[in-house]
Amino acid sequence: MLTMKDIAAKTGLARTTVSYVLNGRTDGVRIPEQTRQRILDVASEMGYRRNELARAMVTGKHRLLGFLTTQPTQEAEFKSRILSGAVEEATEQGYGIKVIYLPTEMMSPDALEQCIEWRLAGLLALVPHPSVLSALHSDLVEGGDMKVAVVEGADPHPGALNVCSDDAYGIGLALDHLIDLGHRHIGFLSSREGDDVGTVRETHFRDLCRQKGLPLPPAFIDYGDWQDLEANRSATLRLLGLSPRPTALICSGDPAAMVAISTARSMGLKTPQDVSVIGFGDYSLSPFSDPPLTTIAQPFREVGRAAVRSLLERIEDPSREYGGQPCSILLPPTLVVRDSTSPPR
Amino acid sequence: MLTMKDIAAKTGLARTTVSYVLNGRTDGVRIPEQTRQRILDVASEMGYRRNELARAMVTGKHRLLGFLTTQPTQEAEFKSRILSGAVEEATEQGYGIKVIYLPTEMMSPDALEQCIEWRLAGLLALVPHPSVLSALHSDLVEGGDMKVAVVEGADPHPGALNVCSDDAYGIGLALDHLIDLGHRHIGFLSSREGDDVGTVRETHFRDLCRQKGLPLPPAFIDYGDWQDLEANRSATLRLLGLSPRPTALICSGDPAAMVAISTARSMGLKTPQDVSVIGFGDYSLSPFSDPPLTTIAQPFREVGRAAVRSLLERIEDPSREYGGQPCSILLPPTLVVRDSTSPPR
DNA sequence: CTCGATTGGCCCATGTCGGAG
DNA sequence: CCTCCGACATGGGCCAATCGA
Repeated sequence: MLTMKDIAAKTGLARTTVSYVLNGRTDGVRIPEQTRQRILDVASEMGYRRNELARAMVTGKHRLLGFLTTQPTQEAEFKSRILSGAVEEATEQGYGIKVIYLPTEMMSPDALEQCIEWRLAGLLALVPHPSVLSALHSDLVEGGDMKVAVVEGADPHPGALNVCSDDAYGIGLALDHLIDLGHRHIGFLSSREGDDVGTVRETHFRDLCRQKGLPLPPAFIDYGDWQDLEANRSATLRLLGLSPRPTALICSGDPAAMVAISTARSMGLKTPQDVSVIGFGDYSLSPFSDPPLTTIAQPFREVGRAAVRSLLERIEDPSREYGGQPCSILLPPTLVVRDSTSPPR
Repeated sequence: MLTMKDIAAKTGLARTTVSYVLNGRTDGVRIPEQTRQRILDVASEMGYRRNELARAMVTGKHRLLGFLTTQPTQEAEFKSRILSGAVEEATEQGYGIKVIYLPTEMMSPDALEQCIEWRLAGLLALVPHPSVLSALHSDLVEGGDMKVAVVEGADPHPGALNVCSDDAYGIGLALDHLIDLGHRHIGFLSSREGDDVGTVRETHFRDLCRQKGLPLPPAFIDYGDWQDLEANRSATLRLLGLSPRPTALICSGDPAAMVAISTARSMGLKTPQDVSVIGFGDYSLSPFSDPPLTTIAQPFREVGRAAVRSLLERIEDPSREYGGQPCSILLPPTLVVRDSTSPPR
């Protein structure tokens, strides 16, 4: 494989000069245009490729970010779309992304080791369990000097940057849409009880209902599970078995919404005529559910991009570091109206 | 960050000795147990972590594999599950995986550059378009000495290792299941016309029908699109509008199958009573479609694992290289029977 | 003597070989 | 023979120095 030495030999110049030109250095040294062009020409003609490894070793930092997450099971698309945005942004800025999976929901020594051994420049953490964040913080941020950005973390972790879609705003969009349609009895199909993301959304829902003067019997909030979708079936049975029963359901995810619709159908209730259902996420299959799903589209790709962007900002300019304050970047979701919502009967 | 030099200083031994111990070298050099233990102790006590970068530079090979694919749109889960298996296997073998996206279906100079600059040890290519494979072959395999494994490639690329799930076998499973149920008029909802994967499955379907003596009017094969699911709707309308109409549909993907079921419903046809529908893939939402989908489960995770496994075999023991022959590893899918298939009326 | 153009040489963290005690 | 070590190599960033005009 070609090295700078080869270019130097071919041009009759010193390797240092080649290095300067190839790095486009302008401070301190000045390279006349003619020399510059010559080196550039020879380099491209010989097909030279810089060795990112060597460069990284000298500078001490790999231009590689880690994307740490649990093994995807149900929510593959969610992770995949965030990753996608992250890779896009990183690539544009000359960085790479290395995927690291946690075998369980807990921090694994293996994963930690990978971050350190590869001298990652930074880490995107898309992990549900807060204990992982603490582990990262103590072992990487404090121990080393690695920058970490938490993605879609439920509660902002002290001292970490948090990038997520704005669930409060999203719930508001959903609620307003239903209220506009004339609904007054709105149920909420949350994710697993005690689950952080679900809890956050649920709290917002509760607050907004109060704020808007909607009746909210405790039973109007019930719990499914985004990992075990079957749990959403029984929750829907309970919700739609109430009397008075909700005329609309906000679900904490599109998959849950699909289960809800199918469960409703099995109870003889049509969507949207008998129950309006609104999802959360706007997954790729959602336009093709039956009926096509009205949903809150989360800006997954943008979340990935924003996380990388702010991570790189801090990596390349450490003075931007903030002093241990929680700091969040919230990205607004949008309402996508399809056919699963309509005015109540 | 700690280096071997620090360990050496602390123990009073030479760095070389530390290197030998930490690498567990047994050939040529003998390190007495006592020294060994001492070094190990000090290393772990000081929290030493090897610098994978430096090691890679010396050996000339990064222990990093590339996972090259197009920006995921529809088929996020498919890619995500293969990636997942790949990361698992790679991690177990001490390798990492760097994700590289192609902005379009064509090879991009940027992507190529990343592979080379990072001195990747090998590449997993999950790309639909054959031209990308040719580009990889000429620029990486021949030019450099990078090993490439093609994942789910439609037709085996000469000289490349091909790892995919066995579609012929899968189609056979689906067909046998329907025949066992008593179906004789079976339609096939293929993916985009001219698409490679679809064509392969379609060919198998055609062959098997002939082999089993099933009637197969040309119109029993129609084309949707796995990127534009809406196209499956019109295809289903055509298929189920035929007379005699198929009593069962094999769809080239679960998403397509869901669209088919919903389209059938809109035509007043119930699944499975009026039309049996069988999908391909077994995506995570499939058990929750309405009705739960009978499908051919593809071994995505295993495909990812197998691809990495065989790639690493060839990387670590280049003598295993085969001489330009196409070589395929086929992994068998399985039939998952749920509620979208039943005997014909 | 100054200034612009160019270069020698050290350093990064590690693997490995031949030799030393 | 056993135990250990010096020295070289890897590819490239960058400071300080040098050379020619």
